[in-house]
Amino acid sequence: MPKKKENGLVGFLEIEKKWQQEWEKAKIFRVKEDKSKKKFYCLEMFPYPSGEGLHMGHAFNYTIGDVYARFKRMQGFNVLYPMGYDSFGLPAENAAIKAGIHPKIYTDRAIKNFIEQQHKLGLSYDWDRLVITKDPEYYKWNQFFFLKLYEKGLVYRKKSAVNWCPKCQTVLANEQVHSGKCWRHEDTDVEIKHLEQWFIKTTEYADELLRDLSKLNWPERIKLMQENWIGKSHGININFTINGKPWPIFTTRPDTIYGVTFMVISAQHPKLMELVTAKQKPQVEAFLKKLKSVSEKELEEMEKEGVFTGSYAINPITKEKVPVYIGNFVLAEYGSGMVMAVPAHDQRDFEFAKKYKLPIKVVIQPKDKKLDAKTMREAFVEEGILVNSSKFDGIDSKIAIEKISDFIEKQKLGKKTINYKLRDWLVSRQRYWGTPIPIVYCDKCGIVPVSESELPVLLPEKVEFGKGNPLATNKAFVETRCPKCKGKARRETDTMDTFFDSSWYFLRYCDNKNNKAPFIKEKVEYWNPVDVYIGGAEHATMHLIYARFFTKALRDMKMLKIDEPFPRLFNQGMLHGSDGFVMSKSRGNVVNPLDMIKKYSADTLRFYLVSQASPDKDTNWNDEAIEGSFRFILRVVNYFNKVKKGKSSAKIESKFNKTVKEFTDDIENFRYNLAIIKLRELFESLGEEESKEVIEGFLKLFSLFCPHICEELWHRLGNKTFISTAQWPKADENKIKPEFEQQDKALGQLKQDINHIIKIVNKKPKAIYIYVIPKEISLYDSKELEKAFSCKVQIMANNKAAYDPQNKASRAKPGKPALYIE
RNA sequence: GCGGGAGUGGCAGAGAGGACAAAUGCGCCAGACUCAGACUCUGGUGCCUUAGUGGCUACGAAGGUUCGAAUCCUUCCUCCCGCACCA
Repeated sequence: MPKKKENGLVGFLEIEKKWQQEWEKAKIFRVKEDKSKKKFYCLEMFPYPSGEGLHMGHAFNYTIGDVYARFKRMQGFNVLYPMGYDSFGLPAENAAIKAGIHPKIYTDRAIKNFIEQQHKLGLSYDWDRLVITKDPEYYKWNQFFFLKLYEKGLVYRKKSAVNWCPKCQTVLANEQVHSGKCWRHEDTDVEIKHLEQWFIKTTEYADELLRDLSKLNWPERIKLMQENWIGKSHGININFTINGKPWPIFTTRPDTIYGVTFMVISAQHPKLMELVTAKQKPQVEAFLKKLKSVSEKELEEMEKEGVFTGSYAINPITKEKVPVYIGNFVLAEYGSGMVMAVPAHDQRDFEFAKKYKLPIKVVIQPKDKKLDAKTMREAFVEEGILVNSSKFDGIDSKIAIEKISDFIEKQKLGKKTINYKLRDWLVSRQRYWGTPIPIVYCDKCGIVPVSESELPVLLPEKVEFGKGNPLATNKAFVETRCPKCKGKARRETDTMDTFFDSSWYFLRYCDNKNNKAPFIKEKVEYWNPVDVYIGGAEHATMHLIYARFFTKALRDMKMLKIDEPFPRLFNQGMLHGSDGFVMSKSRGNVVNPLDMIKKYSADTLRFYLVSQASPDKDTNWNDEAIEGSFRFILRVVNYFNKVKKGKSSAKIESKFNKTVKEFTDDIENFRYNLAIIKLRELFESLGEEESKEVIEGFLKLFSLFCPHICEELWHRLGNKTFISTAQWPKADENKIKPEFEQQDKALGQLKQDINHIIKIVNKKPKAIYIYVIPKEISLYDSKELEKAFSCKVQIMANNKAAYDPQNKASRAKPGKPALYIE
């Protein structure tokens, strides 16, 4: 790349390093709470520090955030812009084991590398507020919150059917299973295991989590994803009687109650065996055994299957006796874990009925045709008119839902209720690299929480990897005393899901060095909520739900005053390789940010990243476009080497102020790409001499994207302060004059026309004569044209004596002057 | 299957009822500079036609609303992303 060196690239890298050091030295990005200033909390989703270092997606994410932080800072806000590392977790543990080093060392190295690379990008973080989740100073407070939640009854331990990833060798939260696969292993089917695990009662807040979505300025699709994930549905619990005992079942379709021909209970239902008769036991056991050997994924694709329990249920409305089956398609965790089956009006029940030759009873007739149970090929699930439903016959099914529900409630046979798809958050993990759960098991006292004064429960460093959870085999860790009776006890060896760590880290930034409490109220209240949160969409139904839950729970413990942590969320787009595919090593389309910084400078990379497309859209890497970004920066530098400080024309003043106005608005709304276009256009119109206001103003706008070179140019202009903390230019609306734009347009059009003719006649013009209609004479400026074409230019209007050998003047039209070229 | 988003020039991507043959960048072409190249600068870049004109065809496809549509409506096609037996 020697050619780049000739253009001053070497200078670029030196300049960048110099200003990064100057910023650090002057600590200009350090902030304190200051009630006299308006605060702004700009936050990016903190990274998981992998050994691979920063990837382009990180660079993109942080550039978006840094531009915004710089913008708000220059606007006079007290800007909190912190960084931290989500440094616990399975990938580090696995990578460390593979590399034969301790996860702690592996992670420390990775973090050091990240910090260095982020410095190189010129990101304006307040590094004093660094938060590292794997440090005991941090995870101590995870344990603190765990105990608080436990005290509040929001943490419980329960045996249930849970998701198990055989590759991770641990259980997973519901949110971490994507289409039956582990979120970290796309090729690994999740298995169902029955284990006793720790859960957090996120469902306690299901309704509020759903309701408050409407308050949030988030991308619509993220809100929808959360809405679907929470999955609220209205229905009714109806009490069926089985073997003389009440068994409530949940349904959203009480209008079909007269069509129930059998019941299906989940194979995972904890009380399943109560229903199985001695006669049916062998068959049931065989069925359950078969189910156990299939993964959740296979289960999804499997045909509906079941087996008779031997028991019968009594329909409380019809008093009919229907058989109870066990089915593989009924979820134990949703509703009541058992369904009333209405094969005529539910596709799943229909398939099940067909397979086991169970009766089908039509109770809703469509308005346009007549159903016959014998000839039906699929369930009729739409609305219609009730039939075979005793006194409800003839009622519209939609109305019948209400009527029958009311009737059931009145008869005390059931109760209207609401159900959610959201399940409680399974937080325990059978792995080493995480926060130890601060619980002790005592033979006498049972489950005993570690007392707060004994926190943190330190994660032991000396452990043996390789055989399951290293904590479980670590005697020194496991063997302890009961906090209550002081007798022999065992420690909980499970660690917390790392999403626990990230559920409150944004609060810790506000008071990261506090060793008496997770944070003090005043600080957290000053900075929160986060004003803008920037990150990818992949956390829509994981981190973003957990953090919202955490915030609400802490609020109810009087530790916070806010209801929502992130009122405004910005999702950046995905950055793909130049081939359009996700960047991956195996595809060989990875572009490394550090390489690009070395080749073009950090300013260029930043500028390129946000100029390509709207930052919320997916884009492909483009090797040629970054060259273009680099060229533009070079042009700016060259211009600043030559420009004279003086006066700007009213025309430039107009353009400058208009640009400032629109640029500010674009940045505010994350339309960085459009802001850059306006900046380029302004730059193109700048002349050899411009006013201080215009020159410095331009530089300030530009500095959001290219802070290093702008800082350098700013100083070369004689400034002793930092441009990074300079005041944002204010647009003077009075100076914006639309006439100038008209002039520009007219002149541009005229230039094009002249060029066109020159091309046709194919010779250099000696003189250009322009005949305009009198009204428009002020639109055109001969000097500018003379400069552009380097020949004599004469502009005339209605001048009889004018030089016009070919009588062109008569062709002059409004907006279209006539021309004669010699 | 359900839900969401998107389809614009050689490419990336603006535009969201008139100022649109469509910003900006990249690419490409021509010219200037140069011994030459790179860099830089200037102009051009849908098709046909022309001393700056006029015409035609275009914004996934087909219809429709309107004096007027890339922009609004309907249907269809394609792609992307979520959820996926939630009773």
